[in-house]
Amino acid sequence: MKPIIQDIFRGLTFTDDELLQISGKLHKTSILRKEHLIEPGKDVNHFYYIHAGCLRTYFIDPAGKEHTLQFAIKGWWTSDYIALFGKGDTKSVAYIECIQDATLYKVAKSDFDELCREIPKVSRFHVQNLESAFAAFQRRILENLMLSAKERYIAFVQAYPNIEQSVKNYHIASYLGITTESLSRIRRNIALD
Amino acid sequence: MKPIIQDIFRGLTFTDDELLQISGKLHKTSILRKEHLIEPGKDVNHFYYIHAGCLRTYFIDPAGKEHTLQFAIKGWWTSDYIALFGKGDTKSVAYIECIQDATLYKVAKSDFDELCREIPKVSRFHVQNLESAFAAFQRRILENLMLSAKERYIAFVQAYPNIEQSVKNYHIASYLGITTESLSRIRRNIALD
DNA sequence: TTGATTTCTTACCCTACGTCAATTTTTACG
DNA sequence: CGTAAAAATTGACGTAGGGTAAGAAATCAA
Repeated sequence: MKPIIQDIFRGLTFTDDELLQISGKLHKTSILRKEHLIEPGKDVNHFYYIHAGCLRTYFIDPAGKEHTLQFAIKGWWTSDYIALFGKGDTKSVAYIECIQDATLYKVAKSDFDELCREIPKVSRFHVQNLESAFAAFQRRILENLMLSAKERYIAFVQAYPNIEQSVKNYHIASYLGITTESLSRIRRNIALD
Repeated sequence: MKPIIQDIFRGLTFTDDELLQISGKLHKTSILRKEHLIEPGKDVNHFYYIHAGCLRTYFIDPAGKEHTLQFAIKGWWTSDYIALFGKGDTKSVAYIECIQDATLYKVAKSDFDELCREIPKVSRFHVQNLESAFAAFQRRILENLMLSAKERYIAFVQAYPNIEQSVKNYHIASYLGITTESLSRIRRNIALD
């Protein structure tokens, strides 16, 4: 378990006692392509750390259209944060789908909060991550405001360089906020430079 | 100073000693309409708590167009979080403009981090706020993906019910990612229901 | 391998929103 | 106040991206 913990909390070093505390709260799971980790209406109480594989978080709007909020790859965390961090109840409103066979380590939010209280450096680690995420979200919102669909696609490919293999075209389109057809046109347009 | 601290950290109660620690790090400022709190290139080291008034954070893209990232009103914090929380240096890339005469309380990020270390409940308060913001950002990204300009405008008016007086129409347009002209047409369209 | 299913591309037309320019309305200020 | 400046509206027209439908290509399953 130790190597995984050090993988998860990169940059931190723990005493044997702390390692024990943490590993008691960390549970290995795996999930296969096309299976769903989370679906609307289900209770959400965990964070999931991705040790291998790839998942995507998406929503379905009243018109039945999918909207991809994020892809999560090796080394990232995922969950339905709207349910987990939001004020309301903890019922999910999102789908989290496995798009490449994955190995996950899950921690209950309540267990994680406990770890934060018991081990201050875990708390600081969490704050640090939340702050980075905060900046990253602002950048994404700006990117959506400032860039055209073509520019956003180019930015996406740069941000997730090796994801294109595992991800369907329509996943990317729904992440960028356009249709597959438009994405197809954009790709052709880029190709003939 | 005590009433302001209790206003800022709603829900927490502090000992006299803690109040002293906090008030030593909190500095009152005020700013007038049309002045800028932050401009690109300036160093950003503080959070600003808004006790009264209204500010907006915006960016100017290479084409010279403004994009409003957020409005900050009484009871909110503001800063250039991309600079303050991002990995890179602390030079601002944003403008923060006062759009209604404001009274602010500022804290240096380094002082705030110190408070978090010294007073655990402040740290928990911060984590709680970051987590809510995290969920809120996801909701905003989704809203941008799912809703039409008209629907986003309606959502905006509901989210900031009494802001319309102080905010220019083109501020709202640049927040919604549309032009003033489009916003004008949307408003007319809504009027004749 | 081959047929079936899923995904991607292309073509056609349509719509929401952008651009430009003129006009009216509102706000600021001497 | 009245005038200038700023903001909002309107109209004519352009364009990015959407909707639909059909075919091509890739992937899967047996």
